[in-house]
Amino acid sequence: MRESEIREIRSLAIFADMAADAFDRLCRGAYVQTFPPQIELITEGEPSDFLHILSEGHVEMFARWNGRDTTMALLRPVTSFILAATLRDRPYLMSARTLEKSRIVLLPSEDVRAVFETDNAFARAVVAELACDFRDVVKTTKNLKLRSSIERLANYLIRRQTLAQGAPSFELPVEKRKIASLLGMTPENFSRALRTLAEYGVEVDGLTVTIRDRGDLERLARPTPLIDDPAS
Amino acid sequence: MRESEIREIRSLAIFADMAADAFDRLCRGAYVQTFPPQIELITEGEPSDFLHILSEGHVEMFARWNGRDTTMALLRPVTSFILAATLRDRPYLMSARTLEKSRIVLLPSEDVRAVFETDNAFARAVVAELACDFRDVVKTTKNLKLRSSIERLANYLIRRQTLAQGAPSFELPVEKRKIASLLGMTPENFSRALRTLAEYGVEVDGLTVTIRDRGDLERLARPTPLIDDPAS
DNA sequence: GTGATGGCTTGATTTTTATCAAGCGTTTCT
DNA sequence: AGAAACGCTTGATAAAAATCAAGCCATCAC
Repeated sequence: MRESEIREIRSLAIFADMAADAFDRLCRGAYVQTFPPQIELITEGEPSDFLHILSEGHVEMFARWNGRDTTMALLRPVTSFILAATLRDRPYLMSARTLEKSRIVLLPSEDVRAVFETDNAFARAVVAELACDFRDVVKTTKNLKLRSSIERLANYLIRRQTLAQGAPSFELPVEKRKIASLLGMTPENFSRALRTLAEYGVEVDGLTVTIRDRGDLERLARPTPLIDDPAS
Repeated sequence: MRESEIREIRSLAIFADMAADAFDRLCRGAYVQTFPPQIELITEGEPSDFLHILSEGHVEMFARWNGRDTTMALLRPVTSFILAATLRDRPYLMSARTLEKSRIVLLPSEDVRAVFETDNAFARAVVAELACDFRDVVKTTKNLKLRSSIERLANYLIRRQTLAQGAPSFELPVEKRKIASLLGMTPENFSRALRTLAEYGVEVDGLTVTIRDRGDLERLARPTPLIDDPAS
């Protein structure tokens, strides 16, 4: 691993407070790999041999069933993923693929579990991480069950604008089809939903979205921190 | 708390391995209350003052947004609930109500967090619990995004049959309208979906369901442990 | 440049799901 | 017992979402 990478990983919340020797042990077993775009990094159902950390690039988590597939999450550096599977030593529930050329740090799951057993700070940090992850997925479920697709889209755009520090114009992070799948809709429906949102002051040009009047859009979207605030 | 209750709670995975004095500390601050049916125990958005443990009875977790509401989970003793909110000291994401007269143990969240900081066995047990919870919700999301309502129902019935040790006849655990909501469908649709499943050998009389040919139903349902096995 | 590819959009259509309305059978309450 | 309430079902209808098909446009390979 590069020195900068070690610092980067160390600064992740789950590793920040652990003992130096425990962290070293994890790093010793770690290896780093750069993958081209569109590589399937992990496949659901397979044993979880590594805790993955996205160091550079862009990764999509997705799931398949019966010939259908759906985007579950889009990850940006620096994040760990599939922590729960690693800790429980259970098969992956989701698959992952690179969207861009990506640098991935792989920590053998056995090492992670061993360090987890000995380092108390790490164990506690893992709890914080998992609790956040859990609450995120609960929010996702509420979003899916309580809202129509247009409402989900409207709230997605509002969240994106917030991430862009409230700027009226911002870029969608990936192709529209991926966002559609993330929101649980088809590309065709996504396209039509965007047109419908024009009535609420949403303008779209390619991947650039402009929200003319956030208040207007919010009257439709009715965002709530209990679904839409990732930090809550 | 009753002696039997203390033993009961102690046997929960998250408390089983913790130090005796830590467990005592939790119990000292605990109090127990019996609630009649249809009482709203917690309300989403409120601060999470207590970790709840269902000792007897039946509890529904649900969520509301914009005048709609949906059943998120049905709990049977003995289970803790809203662990993530307690640990993170964040507002509840879900509400809870009793469905029957229920006995609830309430552990002050501050005590839980304090013990969590000092007792390492407890911290590790919490990780195991949260990791399972997280994976459960991920499965729920996959279920919602990848399957139609009839497919969800078919898989639900198969899971119920498995819980009944594979008996061809078994009882639904609650009113049909709740199950409909849990599966993300309306009562009307639920009713129609059950009729459709008659073609696959499903007979219904009140809350009693009989599956004539599980193989037949499975050809429609296509269950997979990566969505349907709660233990996986 | 040219052709192929792939994402996006649009229109037409079908399927799925929700809504509205009414009736049935139980249970509950007085 | 009778009335009221409630859950379930059913039919009719409407809305939401998916599918199918085609065309547009930008990107990319050759």
